[in-house]
Amino acid sequence: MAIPPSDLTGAARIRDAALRQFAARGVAAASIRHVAKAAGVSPGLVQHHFRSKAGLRQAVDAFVMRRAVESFGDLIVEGSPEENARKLGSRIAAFIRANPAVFAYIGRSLLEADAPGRELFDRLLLVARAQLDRLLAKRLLRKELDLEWAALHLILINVGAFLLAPTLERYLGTSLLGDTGMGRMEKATTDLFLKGIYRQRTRQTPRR
Amino acid sequence: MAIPPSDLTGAARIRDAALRQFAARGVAAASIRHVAKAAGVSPGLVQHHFRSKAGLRQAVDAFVMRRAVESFGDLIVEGSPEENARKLGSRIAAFIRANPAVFAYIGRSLLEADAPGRELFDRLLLVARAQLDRLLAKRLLRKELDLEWAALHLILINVGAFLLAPTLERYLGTSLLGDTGMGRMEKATTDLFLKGIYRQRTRQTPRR
DNA sequence: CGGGTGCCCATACGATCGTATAGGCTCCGA
DNA sequence: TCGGAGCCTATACGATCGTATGGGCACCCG
Repeated sequence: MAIPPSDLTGAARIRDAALRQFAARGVAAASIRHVAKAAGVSPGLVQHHFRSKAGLRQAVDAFVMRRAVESFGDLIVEGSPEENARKLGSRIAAFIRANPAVFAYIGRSLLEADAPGRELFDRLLLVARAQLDRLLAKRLLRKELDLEWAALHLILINVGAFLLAPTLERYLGTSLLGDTGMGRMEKATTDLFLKGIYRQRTRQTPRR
Repeated sequence: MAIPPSDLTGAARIRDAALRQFAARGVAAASIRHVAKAAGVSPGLVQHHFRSKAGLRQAVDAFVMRRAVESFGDLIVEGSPEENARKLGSRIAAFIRANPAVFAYIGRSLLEADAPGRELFDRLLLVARAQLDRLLAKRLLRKELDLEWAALHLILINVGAFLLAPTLERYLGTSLLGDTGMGRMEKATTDLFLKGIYRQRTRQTPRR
């Protein structure tokens, strides 16, 4: 990240530019010519390094996957539910802040349910499910919880928020990526998973 | 809905086909020729009725807005939190089931943060905020709840689920729109807003 | 010193996009 | 009856897409 773009190889500059263009416009709308111009190279060089647009996308997918795995491959669970929810939240928030384009691209890929998008989704799901399974083993989850949908909710809220970032920022009035914006989202999301949105009244079903 | 497509006027058939194509492929990727073929008319007729692609999109937007307003304009809140969450959930589920293409299009529009997408988002937000405000007036919400983010969570989960429907269905193994699939999603989402995902232990802060 | 290998650019081709234009067909009122 | 209005089709034009091809330049190894 501290490496200036001009120090990167042509292929790397193209890959980074493609990631940003794909994330911002969508894969279909981002042409090879756009990517080349953003990378400061000729369109022909894109073909030289990646053969075709599909090849370019494969390279971007591999890069994204690598980033995701190295960022979420070592999640550990211990401590109270509150603590865990907060930890998971800040972990995701930190990743988003460090790799905004990568994260936006993930959201786009999920939308287009083609092969690369499906693989990305499967990997995300693996991470979410592993996290939930660890929580389950520690008996920290509601026992009637729908585990599959809980994993989907995790993905939907976190991926969705960033997918709709431009729209959300207009509404919230602050940047989602800034310290205040990200902190607020993190707290709200953690609280949702922790307590829902409703007032806690006397337990409707007495504890057995 | 009971009206066969051949009974609709050409303009209406084109508008419906455009809605479906826009929702399925995205606005940019759905060409006028695709829409015309899906509607069973010539590409020229699309121009005749709607002048340009932007005009066609305006017509689709107006149609979607009309459907949304007439479906959610009259939400009322009364009863327990559980009852309200369930009611809101089934209301959204019913709308999705009755207008799957309309709902998918809403999700797409939110992604592309252009003018029509922003207006759609604003309207959705109005509905969500009104619902939350009514719950607030009845003192049914957690008092430290971040109201703005709660509205966003409502939109994110419900819109996002359907946006990613093809991917989700592959994971869940059942159709999202079917009775079982929709019922399960509705229950999981309602429970999330009601109780979060964690086990309810002794209240960390005794009730004042 | 000479030739090949890797990085890079310029140009061209066919397909598809949005849009403009002109021409038919049907039906209704003067 | 006949002429215009409304619905619909057919064709054409310029722009942009993905891709194929060939040439230029630097550097290294024999």
